[in-house]
Amino acid sequence: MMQESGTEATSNGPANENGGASVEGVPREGRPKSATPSAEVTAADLLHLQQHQALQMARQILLQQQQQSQSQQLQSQQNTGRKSPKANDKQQSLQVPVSVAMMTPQVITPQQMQQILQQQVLSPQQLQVLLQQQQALMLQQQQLQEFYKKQQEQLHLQLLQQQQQQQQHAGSKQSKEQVSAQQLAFQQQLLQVQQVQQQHLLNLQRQGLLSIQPGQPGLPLHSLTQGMIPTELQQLWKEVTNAHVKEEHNNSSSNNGHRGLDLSSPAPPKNPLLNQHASTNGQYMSHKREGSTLEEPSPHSHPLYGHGVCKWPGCEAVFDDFQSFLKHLNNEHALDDRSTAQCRVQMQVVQQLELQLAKDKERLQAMMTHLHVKSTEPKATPQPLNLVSNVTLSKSAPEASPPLSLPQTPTTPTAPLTPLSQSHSVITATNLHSVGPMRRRYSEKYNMPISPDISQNKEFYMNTDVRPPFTYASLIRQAILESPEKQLTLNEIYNWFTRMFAYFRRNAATWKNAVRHNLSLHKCFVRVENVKGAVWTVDEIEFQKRRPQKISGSPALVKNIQTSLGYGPTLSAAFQASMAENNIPLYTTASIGSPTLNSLANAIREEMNGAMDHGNSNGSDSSPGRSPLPAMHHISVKEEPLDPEDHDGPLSLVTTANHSPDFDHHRDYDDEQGHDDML
DNA sequence: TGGCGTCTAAACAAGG
DNA sequence: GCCTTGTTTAGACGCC
Repeated sequence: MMQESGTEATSNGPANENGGASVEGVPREGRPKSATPSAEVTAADLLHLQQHQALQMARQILLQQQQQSQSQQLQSQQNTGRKSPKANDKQQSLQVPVSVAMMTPQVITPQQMQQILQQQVLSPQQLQVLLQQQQALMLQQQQLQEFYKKQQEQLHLQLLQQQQQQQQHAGSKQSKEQVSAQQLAFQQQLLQVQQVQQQHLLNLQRQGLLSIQPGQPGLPLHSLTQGMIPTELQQLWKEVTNAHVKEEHNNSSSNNGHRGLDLSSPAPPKNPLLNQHASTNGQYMSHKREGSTLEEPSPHSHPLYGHGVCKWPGCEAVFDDFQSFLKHLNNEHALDDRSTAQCRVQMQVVQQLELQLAKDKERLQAMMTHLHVKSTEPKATPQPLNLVSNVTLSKSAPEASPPLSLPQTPTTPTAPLTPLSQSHSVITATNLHSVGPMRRRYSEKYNMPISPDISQNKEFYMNTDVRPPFTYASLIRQAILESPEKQLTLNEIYNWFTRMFAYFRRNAATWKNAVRHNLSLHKCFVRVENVKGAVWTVDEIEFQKRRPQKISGSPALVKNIQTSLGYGPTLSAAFQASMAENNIPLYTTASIGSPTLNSLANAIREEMNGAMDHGNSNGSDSSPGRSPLPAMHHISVKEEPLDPEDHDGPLSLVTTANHSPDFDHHRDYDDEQGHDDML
């Protein structure tokens, strides 16, 4: 009703500050005190490990290729004496990016990404990390494409040079030899390119990317857009060799076959002269053999050979020794029609995967963009890490309908985005229990400590217009407990709300009224006349009294609560299962604050120890009367509401003396007094 | 179905 | 008079 001009101005101050930080807050500030660092590390380690391994492998391969390339080019230059050193430098310089580019699809696959998204708790920070990796991937892919293009251009250039040489030295026997040697070098280069491509494919295959076997239909050739580049290179190679063989060996079936198989290369020879410079001698067959033997990078290992099995797509031939495999490789998987076709299919597969990856990256980008931009689209409101999908502060009032969108798509928290969004299974682990705006307030019903959640999702709540899944009472209590003196004025409480939650930066009249209403309504909030005026404190006992102390319902629900607590990644599965089986309540309260993993586990363990006696006894129903608190005899004395007037100072620590060995959450609460810095 | 807890909206009063 | 703070009531909703 009343405008919050005064309080709004003050409350918006910190809100604006945070709003400014919201742009970069999420990626910049991690969750150092999160209860799920292990999950983050796992996800990051997985990616980094893959990248590192792939990088090492690619480096080795490229190192070999570079050495080979250098020696070949040196030989070529010695033979021709005309090769442009500039082109040579270019060639060598281009080797570097390809080493990165080759491994690009290995860094992270769409499957891996989805898996990560499904299995890991993805915080905005994690998403940001993934996004950055994806962006790096895109860069690397661009480098790969550029490399292919440059290679192609270079090959064309060399072809032109060869042609010129042919024209200049036509009829000359000496020149013919030079041209032959030059073409030999050129073919070797082509083979190198092919080798790079094949290594690329093989690496992809090793990474499990290529599950589609060659010959598998469904991959339209025209879909090979980017793949046209390597295919064109192959076409180029075949043009050269085919023309050459046509001239020298008119009945070379393999070359004719190549030509016939070049269906996937819609691009005709870029240079019509390609068909005219075929004046090589009969070295094609030998180079063809070289082309096949190029797949023998090491006498001890081979990318296509593993566990005695030929890993050529669709082959799986078994060999007793490596030499047999090499023979088989040279004979069965030489550069013939079938191998070319298989390789081409593999290229298509790779291209499809790359396209898929690009799409997924685009989705991820959109997700990240959406997450970092203050949501004005309620349906696209994301969910925070470990956030119980059920909105606590969901309101039935139409005015607040936008934020209500949070629970409306529990299974698609980041609504706009497709399958990947659904893979936030961790986030949505609890979603099965909530569809639509519901009023479950886990923080209330299950004593879910809001501190860990807020701590973990601090940036999220600060930057995203999402209703926190906590009751006003819980939030008020949290705000008060976070204060150094455990007391806040109403305006300070307002400020805390606006500072900590983007959601409370609007509709101030509504939620402020609710805050005031809660402060007045709940006995747990004690108004104290202070020197500075009236401050509000928390009567923790009253706060605990007004809520059931156990979790009722199925273990699945318990698990959901655990997930919402953010302990899932921290606790072992057995531990969680044990808790679930025992219906252990997780009313760890805010005492955990910003715990380390150990302290967190210990706290929960203590909770278990303290709650075991209660948890099993009343596993099915929850009634306030059966709250563990009644066991705290001395607390019952505290039943009488405190008269604020009887206190000269804050009353926030009324409960400090009320320790019960049976209820560690109270002890934890007291412990919390010492580490309220979590937020 | 009723009790309970919660949220929202509103009215009202007191004080600055 | 305006605004903030605080209290109270009523209605609605969800859960048990």
